[in-house]
Amino acid sequence: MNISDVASSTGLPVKTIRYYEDIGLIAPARSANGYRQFSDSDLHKLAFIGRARSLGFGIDACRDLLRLYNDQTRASADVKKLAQSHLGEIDRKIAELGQMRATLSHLIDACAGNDRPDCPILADLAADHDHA
Amino acid sequence: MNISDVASSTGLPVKTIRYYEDIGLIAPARSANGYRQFSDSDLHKLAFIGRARSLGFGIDACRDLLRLYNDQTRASADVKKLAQSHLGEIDRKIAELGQMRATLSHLIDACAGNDRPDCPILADLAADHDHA
DNA sequence: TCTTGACCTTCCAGTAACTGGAGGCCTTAT
DNA sequence: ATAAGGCCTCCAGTTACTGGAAGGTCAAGA
Repeated sequence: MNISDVASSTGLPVKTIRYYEDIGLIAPARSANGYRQFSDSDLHKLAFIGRARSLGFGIDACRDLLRLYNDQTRASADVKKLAQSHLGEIDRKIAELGQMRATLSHLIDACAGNDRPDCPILADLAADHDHA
Repeated sequence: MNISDVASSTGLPVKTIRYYEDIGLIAPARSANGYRQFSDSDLHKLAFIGRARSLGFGIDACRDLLRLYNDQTRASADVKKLAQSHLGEIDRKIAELGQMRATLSHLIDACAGNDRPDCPILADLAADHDHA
């Protein structure tokens, strides 16, 4: 299987697949002409990584997840711990974005959005929010 | 005012302030010894940028906001448009994270988290999620 | 006066995870 | 034979900083 076939069947861009090889996530064979030859196992690995990435796991976490997946003696507790830690990160980000959203949408509501210059959004940015 | 004073009064790291000068957001004067000398106007600008950044605006948006702030003939509509576009981005991110959160927390709930190897989280990652 | 420590400076490299593009083989069809 | 399209590698750029090295400056104390 050539790289573009793998790309279309995993949904990952060709460039990304090459990148994953670069950083050692996969190690596809090469045929005589230098083209990468992907096995079913490579394909499966890439799909696994793609799914993990789509859940927001970082590359290092993907590495850990792959390792756990291939380790028949793993404890599900280890996987769960990893996932919980990631969930915590997600919750932190959601909270931060939610805070931004609240403030911003408040300011937007207060802004007339006409051709006059006075604007509560700029006023807020310019106001003293005291870091001292 | 030297850089560390500005840092403590804006809450921005010294490194970040230097970086903001590098990319042309500010242009503090220099004294004879080469030290940056920050005016009240520099300070105010940095506080403005810091606040905008804390609301999630990117550097380029900060540039635009500063420009609008300094333009007495601005229309508040332009500011509002910028803010709304940013709010849209935030909403997109929140939605994406919320989706991740839902899937992930579902999988975590289903995982025993004991010393046995079977794990619904890994099973999901390995399952066919079909991109073809 | 000397020294010590806290400032300040610049420049270089690294972070996360790709993405775009240049330059150049390889293959397949016409 | 040639043209299109797929493949290759390598380099640079993205975002917004952050860490560290090497070295100049300044104020206070012995």
